[in-house]
Amino acid sequence: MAGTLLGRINEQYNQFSETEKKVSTYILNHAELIPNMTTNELATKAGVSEASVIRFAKKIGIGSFKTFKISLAQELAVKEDYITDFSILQKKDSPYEMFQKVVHVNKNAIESTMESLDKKELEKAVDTLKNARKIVFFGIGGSSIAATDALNKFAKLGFEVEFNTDFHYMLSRMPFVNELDVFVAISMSGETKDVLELTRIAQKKGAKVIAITNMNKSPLYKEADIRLATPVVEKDFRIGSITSRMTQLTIVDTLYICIFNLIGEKVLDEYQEARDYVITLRR
Amino acid sequence: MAGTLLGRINEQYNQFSETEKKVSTYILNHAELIPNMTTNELATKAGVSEASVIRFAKKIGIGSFKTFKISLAQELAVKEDYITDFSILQKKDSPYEMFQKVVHVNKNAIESTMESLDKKELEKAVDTLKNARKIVFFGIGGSSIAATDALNKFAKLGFEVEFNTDFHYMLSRMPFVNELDVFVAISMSGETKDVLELTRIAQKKGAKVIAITNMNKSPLYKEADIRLATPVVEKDFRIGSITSRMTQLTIVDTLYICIFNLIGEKVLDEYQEARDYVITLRR
DNA sequence: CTATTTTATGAAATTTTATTTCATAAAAAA
DNA sequence: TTTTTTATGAAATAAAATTTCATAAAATAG
Repeated sequence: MAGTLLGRINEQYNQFSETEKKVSTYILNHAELIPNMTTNELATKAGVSEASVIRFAKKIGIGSFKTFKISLAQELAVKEDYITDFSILQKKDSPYEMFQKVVHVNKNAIESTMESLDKKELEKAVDTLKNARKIVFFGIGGSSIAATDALNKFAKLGFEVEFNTDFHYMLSRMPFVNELDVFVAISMSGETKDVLELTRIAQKKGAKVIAITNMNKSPLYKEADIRLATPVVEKDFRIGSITSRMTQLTIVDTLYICIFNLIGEKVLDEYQEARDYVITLRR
Repeated sequence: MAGTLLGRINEQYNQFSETEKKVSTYILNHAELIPNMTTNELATKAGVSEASVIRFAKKIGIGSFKTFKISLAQELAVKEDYITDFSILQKKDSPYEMFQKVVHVNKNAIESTMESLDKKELEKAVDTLKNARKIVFFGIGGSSIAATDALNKFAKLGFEVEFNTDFHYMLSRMPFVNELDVFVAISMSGETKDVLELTRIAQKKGAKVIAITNMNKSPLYKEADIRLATPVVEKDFRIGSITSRMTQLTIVDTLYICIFNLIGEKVLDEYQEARDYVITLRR
């Protein structure tokens, strides 16, 4: 029941406010009606305001009420419960069985990015990046993978880019950031101290901050100008999150392809030239 | 196919007017995108008016476009029917559409790793890594991402590990590799010169070579002792492979979790201690 | 305790999306 | 031909989702 929408609502029930409890009670009791209801109808039935209905969807990690309805419809259409119980990774099975589970878990993680990512925020991000003079990425630990990937991709598109896993090096580069630049902060928890510090400095220097982070009330999520939310999936305190990289990379891929489509053509020819040149060198 | 929405559209196709055919063609080709589209978006894509989209929903016996979207979402949740047309990434669509496609493509790539990876080779790899004195990873370009991730993960498990994107640095380290060690070569094409050279040196020094590479007749695939094959998916010469990272990472995840399960427990306690210590430092 | 800030909420305003209406042009029938 | 019917898109309208703003309650600081 862990990875399902209804399961998640059920689990978090005790942490909800009174208003949120009203909404979730109605949803849990009348799940199959929700996909065809409007915010107004649900608000009335649950005895709350429409705004609270919208807020509830976001609270449980879904970008919009519309998406919530679609996701719920899909969930209810499949009878069997999803195997999104990530504890399966802890069992000691054969390598091939483990492999199948990893495939499953990773696919699921990517799929649920559809629920967390907000359409408008994505559009804002693409628009902001397109016009950036310089793009500074930062992420440590597992998130450094996505930061590195982003660095490579945007470098290839001809942007002035910057990223190093060393916090102090990055710190030394922040004085040269200005309001024409974009700072992309990547952190699953949104609470990593180093990431937050650089984010605040970037903002003070007038740069736009795009956060790729879990949808929650973390400082990073709150403080960012543009929020690209990753889904809150498993976080096994023993194994560590293996899926957050996948969701972060999916968002990086999207940004790359979008910008590529906007400015790609001319950059491409130059890139192709460079590649051809390398090939002749190697001969 | 009969009772389904898509089936019905398909059956009635010949009785449709020109405008209706346009709408149904788009729907049949991009069914999974419809639930998150607006009338306006679909109208634009199909090259018809919004009114015609609404009329189309009614034509096939659905009360409203909203209901149509919900029904379609439910229908698609049940059946597994994948699009493997990766050229979709080239079209210039809106950011959110691109995002949906990226999600789709990445999910598919991971899924098809199931077809390429050989059970016995995986078992051999796990067995070999388990007993390694030192593990040397190498990958450049896009494959450096997976190499870095592997480095981090196996370092966390207490292995002696090595990886640097700099070929010459790696070259300088190869004299210290011996028959107790494992060299993990990561390359999509299996033809990258630098990777091949290091692979050959490693083999000459008596190390076991594990290749994470596309399943084809590349030199790397042929020469490796153990082959962990990634699926041959899209390779757009313009955009570059966005999916190979996903498949490579899935394999790295698998190796990590397998080894973790074999030797994990004792390492964990030590790791937890280190984490706790960091937390006290930060306070 | 009191003042200040933060948080949660609903009402109202705004934006987005779906649907209907109406005018027009093409096809069919008289 | 002329009239009628039909199909369609543009524009208008209605409905729904989302954001903004004001306010009251709760938490925190002084």
